[in-house]
Amino acid sequence: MEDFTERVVTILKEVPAGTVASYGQIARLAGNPRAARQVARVLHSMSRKHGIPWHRIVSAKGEIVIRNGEAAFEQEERLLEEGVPVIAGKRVDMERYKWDPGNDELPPHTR
DNA sequence: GCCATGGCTAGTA
DNA sequence: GCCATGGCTAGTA
Repeated sequence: MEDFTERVVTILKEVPAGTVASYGQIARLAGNPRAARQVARVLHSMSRKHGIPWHRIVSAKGEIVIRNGEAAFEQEERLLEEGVPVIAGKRVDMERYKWDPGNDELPPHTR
């Protein structure tokens, strides 16, 4: 596994339950702001084997953008279980639930 | 070649 | 809705 991918995997694992992050946000944290699609690629192909919390990643707009309908539904379910509301079955309020790496401790739904 | 993006704009209401 | 974007897995030979 290459450097960049390694960092992406590490960062993905750090996204706390009860929050979400965007593809671009992970790419930026991993050092390449333009590599959002890489994050998608990593999630698609490596989530299973690496135990990545794939359901906590949404688009910059807060939308569930996964293509597969069944997986999209599973993502919604998992988010709901963690206390993250999914509006109209599609969108998370990023204002409130977006992961703030400097503020890991308290889950948004408790603030 | 693949991938689960993002950001900006034109065009509508 | 359009289009520029980039690192590289999984699976085969």
